[in-house]
Amino acid sequence: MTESSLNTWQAVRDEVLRRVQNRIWSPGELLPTEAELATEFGCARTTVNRALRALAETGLLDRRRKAGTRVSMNPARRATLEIPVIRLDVVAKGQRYSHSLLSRERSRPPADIRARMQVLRGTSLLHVKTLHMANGQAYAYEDRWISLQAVPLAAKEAFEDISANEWLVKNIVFTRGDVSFSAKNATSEEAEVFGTEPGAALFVLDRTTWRDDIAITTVRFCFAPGHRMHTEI
Amino acid sequence: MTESSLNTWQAVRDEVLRRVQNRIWSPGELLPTEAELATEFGCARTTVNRALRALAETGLLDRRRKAGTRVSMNPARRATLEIPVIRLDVVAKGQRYSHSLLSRERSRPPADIRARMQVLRGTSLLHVKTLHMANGQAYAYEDRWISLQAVPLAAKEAFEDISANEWLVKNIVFTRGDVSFSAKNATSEEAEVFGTEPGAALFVLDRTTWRDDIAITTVRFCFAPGHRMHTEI
DNA sequence: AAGTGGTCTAGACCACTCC
DNA sequence: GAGTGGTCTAGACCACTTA
Repeated sequence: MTESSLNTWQAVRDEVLRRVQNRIWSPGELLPTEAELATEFGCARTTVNRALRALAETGLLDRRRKAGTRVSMNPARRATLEIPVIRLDVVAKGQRYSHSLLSRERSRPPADIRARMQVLRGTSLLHVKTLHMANGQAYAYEDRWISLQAVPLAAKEAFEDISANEWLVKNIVFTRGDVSFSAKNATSEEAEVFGTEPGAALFVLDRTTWRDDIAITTVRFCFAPGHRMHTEI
Repeated sequence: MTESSLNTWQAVRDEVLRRVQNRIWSPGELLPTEAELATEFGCARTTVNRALRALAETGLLDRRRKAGTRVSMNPARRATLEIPVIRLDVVAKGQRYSHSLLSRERSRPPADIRARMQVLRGTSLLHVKTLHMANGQAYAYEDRWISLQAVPLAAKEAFEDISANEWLVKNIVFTRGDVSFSAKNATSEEAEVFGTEPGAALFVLDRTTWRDDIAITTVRFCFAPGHRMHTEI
């Protein structure tokens, strides 16, 4: 019985992962307690805790006080997704980024935007449309509404040198946001921008950000046909 | 000078978050060291470490040894995305789940699938098509290729009582996976399934999973028109 | 060379939850 | 009530990176 000592939390994590992958511990099965594992691995309980916590965060393990640690029945893993800053996205692909302001005006938003941002009927918002380009090709079409109540400074900003997207990232802090992804057929306006046929399938990102229950901005990005968002698990 | 003591790592995290949101610490700015913060907050350095680590994981802070901790210049936050198990997705919405096997056959995959799974020309794979339904309505269309070399047991499984999706989740462990999201226009086959017009924009999830560099399966889910994937940040 | 975060340890107490 | 994970502490050493 050689007790090879696992001194780092990463080593403990990898060993536990190996046992789960090799069905030494099967889905639904109860693992030994942290204290027992610490004894087996020859390390402090804190180290085991750190390792098991990391695995629980990825969805591989379920942990509850008193109930103990089990292998998740449905190891549907979680993936972390970077919410993109368009310019950085483009630059990361080694392409040249540029953008152009298509329109900028104060107006009253349609009902769906009002509902999403929870603003009163009759309130006017700043409406900004921007085209983002990679190597001169249309990359994403941004349609944004900004609350002037939440962001009075936006009224003075032209959004020509710096896009509304980046200006807000740099100048405004938000406390929470909703993000959703979907697909839609290109309108004729969008089709023209992307040089495609109306009806082409576009990948869409909608995001609304809040500061303490005050909506700051809501934005829709339509990406060029064929756009893919990638991640690993 | 009352030194209100922050005893928990969550309290420290919230206080640091507050200072970043209130521009007490601005993007790019260097924070005090862990030791200094521990003194100020009246807690152990370990506690500060835990708090700052959590904030760094969300992308709000950048930390490097010797260089110290800075507020991220681009606090483009990370969102964790649950990779869906279709049945659980449907059930979570309070709808009745069912599925039907559309086809199941061994055949040689087209070139793009071969490339994606890195299998040799001439290899035959198991090709399974499944329709997932919510309250009897088409919810997602699954087109899957399974490596019989990696998963010999799949050859004996009919995938009628249990969908290929769930059978694989329960029976196979994978060590890594690629996931990508995109949009595509419905083919006539897909349009018929969803009761829509050909060309309708569909939200698509492609996933390939691996066990130690052996491809297990690659799958494409096309979701019904209007489908949204949602997350918070 | 030196400063910073990364981590381990041993012990302790607490919070939650199951029985 | 009792067992389990959650967390805090104080101290220590180490790894990495920048000045």
